[in-house]
Amino acid sequence: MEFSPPLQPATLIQRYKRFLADVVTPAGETLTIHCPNTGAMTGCATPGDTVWYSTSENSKRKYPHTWELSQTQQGAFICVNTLRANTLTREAIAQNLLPELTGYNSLKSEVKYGAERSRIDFLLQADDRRNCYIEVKSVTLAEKANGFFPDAVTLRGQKHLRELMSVAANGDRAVILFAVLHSAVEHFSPARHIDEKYARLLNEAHHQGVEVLAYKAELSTRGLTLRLPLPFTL
DNA sequence: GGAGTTAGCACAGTATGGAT
DNA sequence: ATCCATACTGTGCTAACTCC
Repeated sequence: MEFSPPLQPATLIQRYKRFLADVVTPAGETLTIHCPNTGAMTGCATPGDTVWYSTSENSKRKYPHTWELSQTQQGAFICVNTLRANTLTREAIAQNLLPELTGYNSLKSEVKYGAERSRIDFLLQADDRRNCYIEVKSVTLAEKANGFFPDAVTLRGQKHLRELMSVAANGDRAVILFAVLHSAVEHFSPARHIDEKYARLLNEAHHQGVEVLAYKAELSTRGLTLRLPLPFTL
């Protein structure tokens, strides 16, 4: 996906109230922008970092600007807009950039499934294949070149893994796709030091047939594309 | 119009500890 | 034993926006 109009840079003053952040533009103007990430954003919201924001056409918005990327002082780009992970995955599947997920002729999103009635991010279907359920997680937490998920204890994430295990048990394909949205990351693993239970459950899911994929996005202030397979350890 | 997203806040309730 | 101040825990609500 391309950012149009192009993103604008600013310097982060602080993030606060979960959805808001104050930044100062190169011209010295202080702006309040919308922060589309409710997570902990560890390492992505350090005061003084450069943030890149988009501008919405929607006149009803109280704050027309949306925080899209963070640029750390080491120069790494991180996409903090959690909505992008799904957009990028959809585009990547449609453009056949993910070899494991090609050959289907129908792509649906937000389909209800499983015993706990979760909504799956994507359902791929074809006449001659098993249904393929895909749950997308965005990875923004990094230590050096190692990317981690989750960045905080996630009961919801654990629920999604249980649902995927039951999908696999029913004979369908179950895929968890970690979309790495951090340019410095070269390797992925679950954040055992943050949510040990999630890490164990991911391992169990993997052994029970849930496919694990990790792809990294090419990130720039012009746009994002999910296309680079990443090695991971579970 | 409703779901989804989660830290922070107010508030209520419970626990602890020091002073009398 | 009683009182008050403080500390902690748990619950429920809120924030702004996008997408279905």
